[in-house]
Amino acid sequence: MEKKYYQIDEVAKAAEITKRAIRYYEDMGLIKPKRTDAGYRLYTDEDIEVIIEIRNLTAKVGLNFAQVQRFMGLKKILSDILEGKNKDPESIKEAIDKIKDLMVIVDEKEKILKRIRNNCNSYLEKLSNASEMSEEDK
Amino acid sequence: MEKKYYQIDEVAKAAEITKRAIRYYEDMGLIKPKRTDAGYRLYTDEDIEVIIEIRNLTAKVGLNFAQVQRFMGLKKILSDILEGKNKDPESIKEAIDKIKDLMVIVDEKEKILKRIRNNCNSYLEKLSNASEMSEEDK
DNA sequence: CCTACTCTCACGAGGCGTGAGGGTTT
DNA sequence: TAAACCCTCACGCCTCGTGAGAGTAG
Repeated sequence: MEKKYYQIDEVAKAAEITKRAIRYYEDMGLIKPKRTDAGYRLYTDEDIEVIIEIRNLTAKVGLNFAQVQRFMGLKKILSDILEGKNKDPESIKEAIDKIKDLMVIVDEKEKILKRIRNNCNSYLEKLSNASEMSEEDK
Repeated sequence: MEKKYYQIDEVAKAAEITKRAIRYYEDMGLIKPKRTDAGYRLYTDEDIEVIIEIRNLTAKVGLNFAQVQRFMGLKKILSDILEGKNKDPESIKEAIDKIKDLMVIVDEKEKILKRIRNNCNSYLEKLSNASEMSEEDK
C-alpha cells in the first residue's frame, strides 16, 4: 500500500494557510515531512490533519507553539492508550489532566465571545429602533 | 463633579494587563490619557473600560489593532445615535454593517471552539473507559 | 536622602510576510 | 528554453517583554 504524498503548495491550499507558516511549523519541530533527493518537502494526509489542527489551536484559539506541542504530545499518548499499547494508569491520568487544562482555556474564550455577541445583539436592537425612529421623522 | 484619575499601575492591576501594553495602546492611538505637568499618565474609569475591551478583542478574540479601532469608532457613532446627536440613516446603516462583520468573526471562532471542546469531551470519555479497563486488569 | 513610583528610548521574541537569489521538474 | 514549481537565507512587521538611564513625589 503506497502512501500518497503532497507538495507544499497543495498542502497550503488544503489547510488554508501559507507555505511560509508550514515551513515555520517545521522549524519549530511540530511536523517532520519527508524530503525528495532534491530537498522538496513531501507531506502525507496525516501531516495535513496535523497542520490544520495546529492552525486551529494557534490562529483560532490563540495558543502558542509550546502549548500546541503539549497538546500534540497528548494526542500521541492518547492513541497509544486507545490501541492498548499503553496501559499505564499514570499516563492516563496525565492525559486527562492536560485535556482538562485545555478545556479551561476554551471555556474562557467561549465566555468572552458570548459576551461580545450579546453586546453586538443589543447594539443591533438599539440601532434598529433608532433606524425606525428616523423613518418616522419623514 | 470632579473626575477621579488613576495612575498607570492601578490601571494595569484593574485591567489585568501590563503597563507596557497600556502605553503601547496609546502609541497606537487607541487611548489618549491626560498627563500631569511632569508627564505622568492619568486615566479615568472610562479609559479603564476601554482598555479592558481592547484586551478582550485582541488577546481573547484575536483581532488586530486596525480591527479594534474600527470597532471602537463604531461605538462612538453608536452612542451619538442613541443620544440623538446623529440621526443620519447612512451612519446607522454603516454601524449595523460593522457590527455584523464583527459577529461573523465571533461566530467563526465559536464554531472552532465548540469543535475543540467536543473533541476534548470524546477524548475524556474514551480515556475514562480505558481507565476503567486498566482497573479491571488488577 | 531614600523609596517607589513615573517617564522615554531601545533591543529582543514569537509568528509569520515578503522578497532575493538560486536550484529543480509530481 | 521557459514556466512553474521548490529551496534557504534574511530583513520587516506587530504586540508587546524587558531592562537601562533618568526624572518625580497622585
